Amino acid sequence: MREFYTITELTKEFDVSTRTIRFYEDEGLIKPVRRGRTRLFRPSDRVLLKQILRGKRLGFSIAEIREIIEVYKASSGEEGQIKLMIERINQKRKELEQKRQDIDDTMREMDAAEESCIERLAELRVNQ
Amino acid sequence: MREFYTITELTKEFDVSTRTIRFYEDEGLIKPVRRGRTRLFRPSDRVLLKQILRGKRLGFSIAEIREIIEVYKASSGEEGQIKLMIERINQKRKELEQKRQDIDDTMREMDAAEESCIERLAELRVNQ
DNA sequence: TAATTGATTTACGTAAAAGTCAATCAGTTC
DNA sequence: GAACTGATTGACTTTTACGTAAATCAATTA
Repeated sequence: MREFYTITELTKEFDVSTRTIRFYEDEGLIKPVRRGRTRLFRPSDRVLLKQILRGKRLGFSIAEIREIIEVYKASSGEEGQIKLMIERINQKRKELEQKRQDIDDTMREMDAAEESCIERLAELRVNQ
Repeated sequence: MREFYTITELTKEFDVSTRTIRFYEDEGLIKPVRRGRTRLFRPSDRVLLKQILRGKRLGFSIAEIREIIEVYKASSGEEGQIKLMIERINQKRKELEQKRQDIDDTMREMDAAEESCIERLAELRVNQ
């Protein structure tokens, strides 16, 4: 595994702008190291970016993505903290299950739409 | 089935503001009928609203939701049109499959996060 | 009929998530 | 060493999806 990635390498790999990546850094989601002023992204930063973009595709806001990322890494602390974290994990799971249901419903409507398109095509051929 | 719903009935059922519903009308996504100036929403408008909100939960923009809704209802036109529509349906399916993959990945990370929380709890109990 | 309630219209405001632009800097290639 | 390339910083701008407030209207109730 490579030690570092430059910002442009990441913009190309994930098809985002440098502005976007720097925005995520400003938001505290990524913390690349520096050589002088230029940012050097470690593999862990790259993974984080991937997780952020995944969250974005699912329609989560930056604040929600921040929460999710915190959930990923937090398994330390005392009993109360841990139990609270498990609560939050279950909450996120519910949101994800809702999204999964929404996808299933939308998929079904797509199926119906395609079917009536195909029927319409058959009609057109008959009446030709 | 009821013939009409008022705007406030819908705001309560779906937990959105009147502003939001009127905004969707401005955007041409819903077209309630009128009695005088007041809007009357038919069951089909209600279904549309449900579809819009479903799209929103999945992170689709208004423009994308508009596309999806157009896909749902368009199965008329000539052969070229229909074939193009089937293309668009398949495109949307790909997007939905990506989202489904994103959900699965996130779920897996949630599972891992929960597991390490549970391990941590066990540790705490041993060291007590 | 005065007041209340619910809905509408119009217009300005706003938060989030970047886009865009200009100035600057650091390294290196001709 | 002049010019070019890539990256950075900071400030201002834009788009999307509504929020909010004020004025208006219509129907109902006191």
